[in-house]
Order: sequence, then structure tokens, then C-alpha cells
Amino acid sequence: MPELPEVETTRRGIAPHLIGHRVRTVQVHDRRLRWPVPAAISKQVPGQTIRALRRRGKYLLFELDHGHVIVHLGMSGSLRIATGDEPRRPYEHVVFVLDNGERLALRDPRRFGCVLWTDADPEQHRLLVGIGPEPLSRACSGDYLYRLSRGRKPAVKSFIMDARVIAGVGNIYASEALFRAGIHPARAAGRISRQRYQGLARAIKATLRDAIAAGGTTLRDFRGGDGRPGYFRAALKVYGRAECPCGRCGAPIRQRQIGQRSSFYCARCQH
DNA sequence: CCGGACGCCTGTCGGC
DNA sequence: TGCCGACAGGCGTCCG
Repeated sequence: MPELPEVETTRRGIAPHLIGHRVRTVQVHDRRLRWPVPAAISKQVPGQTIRALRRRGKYLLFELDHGHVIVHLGMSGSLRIATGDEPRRPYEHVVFVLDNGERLALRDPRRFGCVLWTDADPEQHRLLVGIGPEPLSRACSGDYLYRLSRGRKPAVKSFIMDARVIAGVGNIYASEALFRAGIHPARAAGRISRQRYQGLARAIKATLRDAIAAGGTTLRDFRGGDGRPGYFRAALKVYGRAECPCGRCGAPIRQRQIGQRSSFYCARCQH
């Protein structure tokens, strides 16, 4: 489900309900996520206060008094705030019960997400340590992408979706940013000029900023922490629009697999 | 070392 | 109507 804008929307929605509140208990109803939910979660977390909620790429980092809970929403995960008397919904595998009576519930039908615990620097966790710069940071520049891409044969779309290159760009926003930059998604990453990477870096940032401002993209069931859907779907130019006329030139939007992922582009506008 | 393919899961949708 | 295959917003791991 979630790419960076959806994770950021979730973070902003749930943070006000969590910061400064103490976790009373953690209910693990099914520990069989992408990685087993560690027993330390239900042992270490109760009694601790949530101090901050940060995002790194598509990961959410819950800072507690001592240690961090690391959450990834995978393909179908979502987080919501529930009141104390609301019944647990299907697939809500992990529930954090807070001292204010509210609960934070992780729903994840496909169980590709994870809930982990670390008492060390979360940025140094093995799942986070190798990931690239935040796309909205200055470090993610056209020059950076240009330099890193030299000699690389894979498609530029696969390149910008590689978390070691940039953190948080997924299948929707890769297609959208490449359309915005006028770059064909299948072009070899190593054969794109510095100038065009500068345009691509700008396009990635603008696309993600716009999507965050719209509350993310709801394709099926994504809800922000406030329960509202994201409105960026209406702003998608190519993703999910196979055969529809390109809004810029009118040619039909193409769909094909690139790196085993569905990709959408305009063959006339993108080269 | 790099790049591509494979699994992990379940729900939904379109076609026959 | 019902069944079955294809496909889905991610990503670590394995293999060549």
C-alpha cells in the first residue's frame, strides 16, 4: 500500500495521539509478519512514553524513553487510532494500548509489514543502515543521482525505486516522477545526462511534496491516521491509466513490466 | 559485485 | 453464478 507520502501522512495523522503518552500494554495477536514480532515488544515497551515519531524512507520510528519501535507497512499495512471501546478489526495483528484510552492498531492482511524493536540507534538497524538519502533532502540531488547511476544498466525506474539509491520512492511515484521529468522509465540509468537527472530530482521532490499535501494516494483502502483517504489519486497522470489519453499530448498511456513491476508512461512525452 | 528472479501472504477483480 | 488466474502500493534473499 504505502509509499513515502502515505507513510508521512500516517505519521502526521497519528503523532498527535501518541507523543507524550505512555504505552500501557502491547497486544500481539499474530506475530507472523514479514519478520516475527519480537517478544521484546510486549516486554520492553509497556510503561514507556512515546517521545517522538519519525520517518525514514517508508519506515516509521517510534522513539520511546529507551529504545525504538520500528514499523514498516509493507504492501497492505496501515495504522489507525482507535478508541478504547472500539472492537478490534480483522487483520489488526498488533495493538498498542495507551494510557489515554486510545489504541494504535496495525492492520496488515498480507503481513508483508513488520514491527521491530531496537535499543540501539535505529538508523543503524540492519534494515535501515544501507538505505539512501531522503528524497526531500538536499542530499538527493541531480548530481547525486547522476554520479551514482554511472555504469548502471538497469532501467532508471528500477534505479530510483532501489532503496539503496533513494529512500521511499515506490511504484506509483516512480512512474509519476518519470512522467513529470519526461524520461522513459525503461531507459538505462547509466545513459541519462546530468542535466536530465537534475530535472528528475526536481520531479521526484515535487511529486512527493504534492502527494503529501494531498494526503497520499488511496487506490483501494489507504486511510491517513485521521481516517480520511488520500486525494492524490485524482492527480495521477499515468499510474493506473493504461490506454487513457495522455493529459499532455493525448497519446494512449502505455503499460508494461519493468523490473517485474507494472509501469505506466507516455511513449510520446517520455524519452 | 551486480542484476534479475523469487517468495512471502491475502484480497479483489475480470474473464470465461 | 461460480471458479480460476492474474494482479496488487514492498523488499530481503538467492542464484547465475
